[in-house]
Amino acid sequence: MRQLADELEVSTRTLRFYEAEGLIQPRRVGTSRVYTARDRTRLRLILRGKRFGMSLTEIAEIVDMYDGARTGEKRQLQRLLTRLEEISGDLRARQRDLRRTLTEVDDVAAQCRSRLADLDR
Amino acid sequence: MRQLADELEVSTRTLRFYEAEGLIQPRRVGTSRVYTARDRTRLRLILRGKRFGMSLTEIAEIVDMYDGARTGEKRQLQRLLTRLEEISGDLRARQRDLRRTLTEVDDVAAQCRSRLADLDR
DNA sequence: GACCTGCTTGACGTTTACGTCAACGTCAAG
DNA sequence: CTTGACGTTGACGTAAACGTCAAGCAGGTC
Repeated sequence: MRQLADELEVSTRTLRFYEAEGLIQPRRVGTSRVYTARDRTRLRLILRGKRFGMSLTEIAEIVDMYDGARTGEKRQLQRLLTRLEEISGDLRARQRDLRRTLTEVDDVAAQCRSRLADLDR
Repeated sequence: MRQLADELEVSTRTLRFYEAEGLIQPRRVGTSRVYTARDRTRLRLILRGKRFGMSLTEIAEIVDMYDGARTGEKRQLQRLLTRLEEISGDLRARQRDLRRTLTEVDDVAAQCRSRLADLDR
């Protein structure tokens, strides 16, 4: 656990918290946890999602779909697909917001540089 | 206040909270608040930043730089510029994370569609 | 001038995502 | 066999970002 925590740069508390929330399900060997490849994959997806502002519940919904897309039957696949398209749209909206902010930040930096150049004469 | 809140689709409580945090500084006419163009601009930047996971303190730092980039003197402009480049890098990292997640979501959707097509035969 | 609507300032409550501490088990090293 | 590092559950604490009351003022209307 310590090892995985260090590897992913999170606390052991975080790992336990995610487990309690049902995001990961490590096997038990005796009393201690053994993290499967699936857990590690899901963890990476979770941490990545968090970095641009997704909540754990949003992330949980998405990572669960990775499984559902293989196992589901027709009616469920259709609901899944609809939801996935909503999520995709939402992510694209966030992408626009991020891009605009980034552009502005870079613009301000450019102003800074130009003012600095002015002051150097 | 009500009007601006509805316009931006936030609660009046949110506006007061941002004011208490020093993010906006509406003028007072008698007892009630009058929001300047500057406030509105800052609010739009704030709300946009929130959508991809920036904290209010991070956002505050950035929006304050918009002013600093004009008024500052040399030494301060240099510090500003360094910080802006850090922020820019951070935002680009978030952009990568977002893009990867979006790609995967779209991939899962594609799998869904292909499985649905299979089931339709 | 009573009434309604919206504004005001507190102050406490809530959710999310953990941090932190207690109190105990376990297992390899010396 | 004891020490020390790591593991376990449980419970309470905390920061951020508001929500949700309460209680009172202000100003336009009928």
